[in-house]
Amino acid sequence: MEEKESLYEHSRYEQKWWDFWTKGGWFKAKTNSGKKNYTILIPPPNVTDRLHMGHGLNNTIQDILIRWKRMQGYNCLWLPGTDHAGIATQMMVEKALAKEGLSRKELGRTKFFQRCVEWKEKNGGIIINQLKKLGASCDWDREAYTMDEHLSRAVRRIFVNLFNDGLIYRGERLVNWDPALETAISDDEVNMEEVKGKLWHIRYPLKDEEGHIVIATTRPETMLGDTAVAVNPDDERYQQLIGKQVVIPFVNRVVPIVADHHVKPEFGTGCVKITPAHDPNDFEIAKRHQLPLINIFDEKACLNDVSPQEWRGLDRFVARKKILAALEEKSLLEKEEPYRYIMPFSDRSKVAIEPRLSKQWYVRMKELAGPAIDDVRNGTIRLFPKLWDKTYFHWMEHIQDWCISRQLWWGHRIPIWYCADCEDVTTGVDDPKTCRSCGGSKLKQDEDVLDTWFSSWLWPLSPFGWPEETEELRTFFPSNVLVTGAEIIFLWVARMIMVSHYTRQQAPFKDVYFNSIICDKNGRKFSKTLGNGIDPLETISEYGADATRFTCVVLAPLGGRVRMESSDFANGYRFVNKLWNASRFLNQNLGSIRKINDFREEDLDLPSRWLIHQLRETSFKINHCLEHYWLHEASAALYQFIWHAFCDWGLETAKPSLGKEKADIHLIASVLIYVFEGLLRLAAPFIPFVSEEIWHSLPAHPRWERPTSLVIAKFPQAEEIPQFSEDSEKWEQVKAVVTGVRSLRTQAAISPKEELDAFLTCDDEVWALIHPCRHWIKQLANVKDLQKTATGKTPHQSLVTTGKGWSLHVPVGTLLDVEKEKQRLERELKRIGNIVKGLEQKITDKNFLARAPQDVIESSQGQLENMRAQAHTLLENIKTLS
RNA sequence: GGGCGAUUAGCUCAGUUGGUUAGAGCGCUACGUUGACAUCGUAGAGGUCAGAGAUUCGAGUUCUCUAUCGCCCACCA
Repeated sequence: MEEKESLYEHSRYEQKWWDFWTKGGWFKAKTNSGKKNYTILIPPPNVTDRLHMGHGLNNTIQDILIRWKRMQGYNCLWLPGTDHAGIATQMMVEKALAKEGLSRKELGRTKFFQRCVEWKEKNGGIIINQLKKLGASCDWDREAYTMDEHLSRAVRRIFVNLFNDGLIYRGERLVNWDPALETAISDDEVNMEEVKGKLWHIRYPLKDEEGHIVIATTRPETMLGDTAVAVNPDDERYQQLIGKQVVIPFVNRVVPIVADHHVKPEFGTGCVKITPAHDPNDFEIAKRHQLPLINIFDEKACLNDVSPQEWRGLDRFVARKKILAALEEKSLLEKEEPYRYIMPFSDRSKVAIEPRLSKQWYVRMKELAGPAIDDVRNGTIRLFPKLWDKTYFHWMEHIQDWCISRQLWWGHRIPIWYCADCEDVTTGVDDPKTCRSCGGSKLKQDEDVLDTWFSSWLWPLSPFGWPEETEELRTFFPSNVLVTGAEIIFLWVARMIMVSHYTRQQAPFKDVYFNSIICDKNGRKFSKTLGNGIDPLETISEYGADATRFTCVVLAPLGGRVRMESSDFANGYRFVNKLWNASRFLNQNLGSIRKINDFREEDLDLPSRWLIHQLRETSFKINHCLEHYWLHEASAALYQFIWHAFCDWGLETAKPSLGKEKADIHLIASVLIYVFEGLLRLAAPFIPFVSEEIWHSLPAHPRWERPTSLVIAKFPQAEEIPQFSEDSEKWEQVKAVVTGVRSLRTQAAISPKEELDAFLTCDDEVWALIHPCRHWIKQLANVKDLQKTATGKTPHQSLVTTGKGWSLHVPVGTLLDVEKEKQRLERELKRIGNIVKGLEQKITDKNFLARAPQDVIESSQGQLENMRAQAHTLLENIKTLS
């Protein structure tokens, strides 16, 4: 047998087992398996993405769930794929072009698109291979891409369907314009951030009379597009001005003073400049007062020819400075004051959004929202954690139409053709040749592309061949669980639900699990600019994929916010290493046993029964936790069992039976191998590489069927594992004796090497339990012998500890510091005394006796007896000391 | 402005239908290494569960209020 190092070297094993799994084809899902299906769709990362810790956690969770279900015998599909990521990819390619001294516009649309395709071929989807390093057990043969031919066709199909149903329309309104990317973006891609700005008070001269009106604004440059000044109709200060006119400086436009309730008299000067083309509020006011709209910016948010000659082409922020200076010069700037306010920024380019009037395509969402709301309300779809329900409902009930057109070149082109001969537009899954109204053939396709989410929302459908009614669709739709970040609940999750209902009258998944957001030590989100992220590829290479996975899951409870630092990963590594060394121990001691025989349950000793029972309990707990998506609890149970049950007690109690030619070695081997195989199976979804490596070095046990790989071994179910509740309790008693002696050693500063005498005071029943276990107690607590002694005949000058129905004396002779020991016992007596007092109060309370359930009363009584006995013993011992 | 959440050991956090003496990991202290593991073992110290009130036989857990801190949504120049 190969002698393995005491350190687990992940780099030696991870590739080996990945290849083994891939070759075995165990991650492949079948359409006619005859088994129950379990499906997860990966939230497709952008082709531009590199694996970060958020992906790490998200995909580890999915992998644990899918591996767990696979081991339970389900036909599992974890569908991988990537998203073409319109804006992100276009930005990437433009950056690359810039290095060559080229621009998108110089290159032209067709060539630029081609460059994007090439970029994707060459650099895209790196993350896919990174996911494999993490151990992601996707069905990699099914990898999908939102720009694949049939997925693109699905995008066309859904557009046409919605259009024909009147759910897509073209509208002209103010949109969130990103001047850096020169495109409209949806409300959901806008971040509101507080900025430190200024509030400028500007004088607008009145027409036809002396004087001026003072308006307050944060954006003086937009005055060039002002078409009114508004005051509150109830504001007494300005009554006489309503209906009069002012002259906008620089452009000398004469505009009216209107009255509108939107204006808050207490804010600023109580007068607002109205720039309908560049402010959503002003836009609304303009509609109410039939004011004209004047656009003063081009697509880059630079001043257009509305402005005076010398300012044309200036960036909006440069223009602001110029205009302020000019106002100052004309004595029209009354004052400026510091002011904090909320401003919209583009999520992608991070530049300030410029509201812009433009024609865009929209999807009517209200019609789609209804069934999607019902799904969550009636539990067809369950959100984990549930607290997202309210947020979901609120958004869905106030849903706004979705602006789906983007002024980009990379993406699915909008399938709309304008007719040169008539007003109508034509759409089609295939490019139309003629206008649907007039039959004219002079058709021109819309220049814009669709929002990336307009293809992502089809993710539950399009990879399976929708709109064709394929076998895949029948098998894998709807999926079981969606694991994703809550930040895209509206961008993606809600929309998938809506479109699935629209197309198939069915929810796309049953459960939605929102994983935690990963932050740095200070609670800040990981970000490139801050450079505070932890690279999972680095932790994989340093600590291994298993340690990385395990650490993520242990740290991240459902849907919270997890603070992470690099050192956390060492903990996961220690755990993996612990398991590794346990396996080495078994190999070293049991390696010579060729065949493991089954054990007969009646032959098992107490610690064996306890250990098997622990395996049973742990299996139950892990299955139960996973059902509820409490992955961190499941991983904690696994950790607890492997480290503190199997290693600390299981192996330690087994040691005397091992190594030598003991008669019972075959029995104990059978128990250890049985339990170890069970725990490897429990561990497999969490730490698949190391468990697979260990598993192959483990001899077979008759109680476990051995398939070719651990990934398809049956996941332990509690019912299939022997149950020893009572014996397990008994062993806990024995453990308490051992722990008691050890504790005394520390408190009295007695070396573990010093062999001690031990006397137990207890009744015959307890003695009958403890006595047969004395050899373990001797070994684990290093005592010479364990003797029974009667109450009152306890040895002098001894340390004492108490348990349920027993007290244990350890004579230490002159080593005893009487005063110190007395103090310790008195402290302990006080503590126990308080508990006794509390329990006595409780147990004599009429209300308690009348209203508490019987089992609670009984357990309280039992507890009280126990505590009284302990108090009694302590008192006795204090007496002996004095 | 509205909604949601958090506040438990020095640190990071569990605590899932209210019920034994509130847990874990890390850190800290003491002791311990000639064959599983020092990336280890054994034990120890450390908490009035943010504060106030209410419901209850019983509250870390339910309710109300307060304080502090987060997050999401929202058109206030």
